[in-house]
Amino acid sequence: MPTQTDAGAGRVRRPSVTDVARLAGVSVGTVSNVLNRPDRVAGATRERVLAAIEELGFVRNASARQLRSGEITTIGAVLLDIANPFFTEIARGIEDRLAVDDLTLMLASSDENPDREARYLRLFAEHGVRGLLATPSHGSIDALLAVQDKGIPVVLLDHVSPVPELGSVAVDDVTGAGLAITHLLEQGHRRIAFVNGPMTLRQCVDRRDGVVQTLTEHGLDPAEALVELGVDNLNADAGAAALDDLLDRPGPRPTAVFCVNDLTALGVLRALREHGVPVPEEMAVVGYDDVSFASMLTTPLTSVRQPMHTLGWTAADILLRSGAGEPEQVVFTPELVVRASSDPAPEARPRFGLAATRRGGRIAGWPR
Amino acid sequence: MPTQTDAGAGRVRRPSVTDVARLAGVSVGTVSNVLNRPDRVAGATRERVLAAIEELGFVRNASARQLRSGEITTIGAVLLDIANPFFTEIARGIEDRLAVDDLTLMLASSDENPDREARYLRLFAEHGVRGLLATPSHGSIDALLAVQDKGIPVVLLDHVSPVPELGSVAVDDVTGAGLAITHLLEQGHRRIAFVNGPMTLRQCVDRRDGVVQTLTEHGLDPAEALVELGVDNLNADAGAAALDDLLDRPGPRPTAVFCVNDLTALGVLRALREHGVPVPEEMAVVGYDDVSFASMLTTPLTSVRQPMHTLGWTAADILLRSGAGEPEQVVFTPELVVRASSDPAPEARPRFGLAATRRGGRIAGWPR
DNA sequence: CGCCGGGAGTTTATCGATTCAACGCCGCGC
DNA sequence: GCGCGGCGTTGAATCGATAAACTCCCGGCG
Repeated sequence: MPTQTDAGAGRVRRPSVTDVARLAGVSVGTVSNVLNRPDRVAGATRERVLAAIEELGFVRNASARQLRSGEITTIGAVLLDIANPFFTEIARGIEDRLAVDDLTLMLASSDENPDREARYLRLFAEHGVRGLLATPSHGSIDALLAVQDKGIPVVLLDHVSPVPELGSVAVDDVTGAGLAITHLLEQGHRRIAFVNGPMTLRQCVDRRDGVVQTLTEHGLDPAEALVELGVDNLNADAGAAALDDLLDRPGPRPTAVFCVNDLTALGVLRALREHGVPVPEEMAVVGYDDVSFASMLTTPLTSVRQPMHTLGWTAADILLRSGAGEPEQVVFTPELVVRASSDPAPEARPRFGLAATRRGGRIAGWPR
Repeated sequence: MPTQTDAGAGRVRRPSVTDVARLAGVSVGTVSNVLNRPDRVAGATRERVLAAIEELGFVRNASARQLRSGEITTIGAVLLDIANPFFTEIARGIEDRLAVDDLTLMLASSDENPDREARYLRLFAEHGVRGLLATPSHGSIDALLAVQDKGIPVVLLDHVSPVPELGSVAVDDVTGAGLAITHLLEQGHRRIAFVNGPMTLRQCVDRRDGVVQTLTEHGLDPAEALVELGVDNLNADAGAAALDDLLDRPGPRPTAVFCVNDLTALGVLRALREHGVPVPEEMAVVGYDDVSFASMLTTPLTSVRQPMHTLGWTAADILLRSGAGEPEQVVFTPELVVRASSDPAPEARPRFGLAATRRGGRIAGWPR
């Protein structure tokens, strides 16, 4: 039989240390000592207090605690989209790091909406979180700097900080796109389509840079070797539409498609299937992110894997160690995972690692 | 040029109402009035105070605020697995409902680990959250009842409450499984495989009940028409292994597979592909959850859709309206989405709705 | 015998915002 | 000329936990 609600007790107020002290026949100071410095209290007294706590169902009031002692156990994180597996994996990494120090994560999703992001920043600031992790949307760096000026350390997620005052953790998307293109060139492809998203997103800009740069390095003229296709949304339908567009075009057809993320690649695969184009024989496909289902498709998708869990873990770690005053800016190198969509006989080849750890100047005005 | 950190200001303490009051030349009471009851303050005074707030970069201290006034703006949610798209969608629904009332969501992931769950429950209780949403793991109902006894309303997510004291929101999995089986029977299948997970999970138990019940209703003997396959993990690899097992068995081969969730269905599809069994011609496949990628597979997957967003939204709504004292227990009916994996010529047919809204007894000991 | 030290526990100031009783002041009405 | 109502503001008490300062008591030592 389950614990039952006190029938009709009509409890209004949660018990406080005062109530516990009264019941145990000691002072509030002693109760506080039992909770925070148990060794300073005589055994018998401690037992009485613990019994009283148990009997009343006393729970510490985190607000009062925090107000008085300044000890804060909460970290805030504002992610672009909580429904995107990329960010969920990051959140997992953050959580795992925070659990080590018995801290809690307050998660929020801005949906790329600056108003929502600003609202969450305000709420987190009011709650006096110990630190803040954020995937900045366009132009919100100033707001984040303002938060840090108020004494709350901030670390950027999936975004290299443009200023030395902010810590950051990111993945080198230029290199990532380069890995994908190099792989396709090695497979013999000489004319490659690139399905890219809006250039207001940093990721799209960087990945395009990597594509163009790599082609040039291999002595190819991007104007000839590259067919660029733009989509507004980074989802599957947009990818399918882009591919329909590509197949309708006159001139020599590319033999490979590189997609800015896995969702668009999914749409491209679907469209190719509908058009009866075999993958990878007549058209190779490479995605980006390596989300969980990329390996589970009927044609497993070659993709550029980002160390999502590590990304979150590291961001939280930098934040927690930021008391030292040196904001770190870390950039990871992505790994190419070759699967059947680009190679009939794929072979696993991890190429993973820390590219660079750059230490910026110390954070001005940091409490010590 | 971005807002810069006050070079070397060495700020230690955040400004308080007292600081604002001093700068504006008024008392703290007036500052508080400006913040909370601006109409009671004369225009000129109000302007001076607002200017002082702006100049100091004053941010309200949520702890002090909450301590004194008891007003709480945070809701806690403990989900089974934050990396599972099913729960992420639920979180989105919760967030959307909370945004209406300007509340914040504190999200945590228990990973089916009772210790982790207990730890989060304690933390949330200490923070004095306004309410708690939780997907209970095995046997944690008592702990949740204890939390509610302490004055924090609780609503169960994806789980019908076994006691009338707790609100709950769930999906009727018996009916959901029934929809899937009925569909397969209508397609002419008379021998069906069922890939199910561990019976310690409520979902697995209920879905099996639905399968058996539906077969019986159609005059079939489950012992003959049903081939049961068990897996330990609800992921793709387990699904693939289960299918390999099935194809090795002697006797008449089933013509359809119903999977307890979409991930296992994904594995089944992959294994069928490897064995050269055409879908749906020689083997139809139906999944459960209708996660986002189910429709994007090269063979789109028929699946039982759960109203995930609505689930979260409704749970939050019940929680917020629970002040009235009547915990609601809502059960939604799932919808079958027919796609190519079970029907060569699928047709969209939404069948969606609220099955039942049952009102339990009033919550004992509720503050009024 | 008087003083010191230290263990055990109590008292009290404090954190920052809120709230409410009280107060000063002004103008209106009798 | 006096009182009264009410607006705008003030000052102090308050929320619950914490920690520093303090009291008390007892044993040991010079």
